[in-house]
Order: sequence, then C-alpha cells, then structure tokens
Amino acid sequence: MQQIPSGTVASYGQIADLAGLPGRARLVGKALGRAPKEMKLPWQRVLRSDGQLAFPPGSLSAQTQKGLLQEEGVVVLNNRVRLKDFQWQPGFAELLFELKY
DNA sequence: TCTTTGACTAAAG
DNA sequence: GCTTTAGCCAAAG
Repeated sequence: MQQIPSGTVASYGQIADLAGLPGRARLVGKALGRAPKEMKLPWQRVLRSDGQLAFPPGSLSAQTQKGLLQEEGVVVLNNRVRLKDFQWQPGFAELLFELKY
C-alpha cells in the first residue's frame, strides 16, 4: 500500500495482487479493519474496483475517507472517485522517478 | 460441521 | 451509468 502515491488510488484487488494473494480482495479489507492505527497506512487510497468508497455513503468512515482523499487532491463525488482520473497503476512510481531524473 | 457475513469483483443485461 | 448474479474466501457464530 505504501507504493500508492498521494493523489492516486488503488483497489482492494490490486493490493491483494501486490501481496501475492490474487482473488482475496475481501481479506485486504478485513486486514485493514484489524490494522492498528499506529501503522499509519494510507488506507484512504484503497477503494472498490469501481471507484466507490467501501463504506456506506454518509457514514462517519466514509466522510473521514473523503476528507483525507480531498486533502490529497482526489475528487470524491457521490461516494465515488473517477478511476479514469486517479487510479494508480503498477509502474507509476517508477515512471515518476524517471521523469524526475 | 454447517451457515452467515463482509472495507470485494467481474460479467451480463 | 445503473442493478443483478454468481463467485470469492477467511472469520465468526
């Protein structure tokens, strides 16, 4: 998850894949729910595969997540992010690095 | 041992 | 774009 740059988002499935656990997106959600907050994971950047926040619209968690994402410049409308604009892809970090140096 | 329940997903209509 | 449907799989009851 730490590979996901601020200002971009990824899906639970992508995280599962990166962890070498294809097909276990739900497990990622469970793990996050259990994760102690002192781990300071960028959990707000993880969304459903269609860009929806995983929490019910209007719930406290959803509002918190929306706030964190917008701080990073990610636009959240109707409990959803436009993946076309913000979805992270493998190799993105490497690409930024090359552009930089 | 079932059965239910999710911070899920892909495909079809 | 939506909703439905069928898979998914570890945990909890």
